[in-house]
Amino acid sequence: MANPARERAILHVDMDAFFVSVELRERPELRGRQVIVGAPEGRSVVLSASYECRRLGVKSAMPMAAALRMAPQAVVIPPQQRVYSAVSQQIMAVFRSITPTVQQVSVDEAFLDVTGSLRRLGAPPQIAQDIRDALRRELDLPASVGVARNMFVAKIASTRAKPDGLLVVPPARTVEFLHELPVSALWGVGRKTEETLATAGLTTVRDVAQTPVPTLTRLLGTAGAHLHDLAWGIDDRPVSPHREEKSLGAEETFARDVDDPERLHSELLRLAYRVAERLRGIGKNAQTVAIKVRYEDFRTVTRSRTLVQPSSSAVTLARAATDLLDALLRPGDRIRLIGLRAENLTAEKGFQLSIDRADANWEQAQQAMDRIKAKLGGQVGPASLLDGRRRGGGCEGAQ
DNA sequence: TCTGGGGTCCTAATGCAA
DNA sequence: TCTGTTGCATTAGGACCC
Repeated sequence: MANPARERAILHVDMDAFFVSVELRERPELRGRQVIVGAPEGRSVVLSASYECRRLGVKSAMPMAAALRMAPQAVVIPPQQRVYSAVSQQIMAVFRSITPTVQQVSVDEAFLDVTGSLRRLGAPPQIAQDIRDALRRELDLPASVGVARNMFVAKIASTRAKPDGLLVVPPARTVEFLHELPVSALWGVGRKTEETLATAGLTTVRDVAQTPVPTLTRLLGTAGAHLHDLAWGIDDRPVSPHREEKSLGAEETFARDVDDPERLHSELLRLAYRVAERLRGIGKNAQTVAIKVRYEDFRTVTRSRTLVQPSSSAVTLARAATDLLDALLRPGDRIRLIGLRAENLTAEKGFQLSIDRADANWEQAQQAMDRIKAKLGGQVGPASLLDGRRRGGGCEGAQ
């Protein structure tokens, strides 16, 4: 043990069955019942399940149909993403009242580095319990917290603490704690990697720790060395509060497979509007536009194109996306999902080198729509998207 | 079982330029 | 001028996370 004063104190806070817990605040009569949040119909999956359901084998991301076979009594609640986002902001505010060093990982979890708050707020387990109490008291929501010397171990600890628990892994006990776990506990080990490791006879974190790095590298590439570090509890990544968005996208799975190109074009235009609005909201432009197409057999392909100049114009994004789609589609293709993603985001405004007045006018029109939407709320957009039977894809009505 | 939607990161192939 | 090397950017796909 080198210098205990240097030891960091990292917390990982993870809300328990977050979407379900939020819904239960409005509907307390459902407490203790089997509850699933997810679209009740169509090709949906479970977004969140109450622990009463989980006991029956229901898990997040499981197809809804399969979940309901396991838990036929379950009450299914359609998701309200806006509500969850708003609650998420309140949760993060609670964290930031403890320390400014908060790294949000998703709507319902974050890492906190409380190393600098120890003298003011007490020992890490005390801070962790205070946070759990505050979330309960102020937001009526249960959370689990892991406390450790780095992010990776804290994350595992919070998982093991669930539900509604607190687990502290003292630095001296880190290795012992990790080595009992299955390889799948390691961050970055999913189904495929787990299989690969299993074929080499490696099923526990201890197995990975005791395997020479070159062997792991042969199996997994550069991830091998990283995994070896994790297996020994080594993870020096700092908790970083500010992360820049690298890409931003939207996608849609159709209730039924679609083979009509017009319909696909109009869907791309709709997605482009959503993505472009969000881009402008964060003051960024996309240098690259990518589409994602999933066929009826679940085969998924992506195509991307670099724009002549970065843009946050829906029409520009849609035009590139439509070109990519048209180059890809073959007659008779049946499409299950279509997506549009903005990549290589840049902050700077591209020079208006082109003399395409239509583009410039559209840009202004969209910014005006943003302002109206911000002021009045509700639906604002091109008539082509409000009318169900429109033709898609183009830049109709540019003036 | 029949598989959402939002992302990040890594790798490999390819083409181009120095 | 030709050839080989290197490095970078672009593109596509895949694994993974919540």
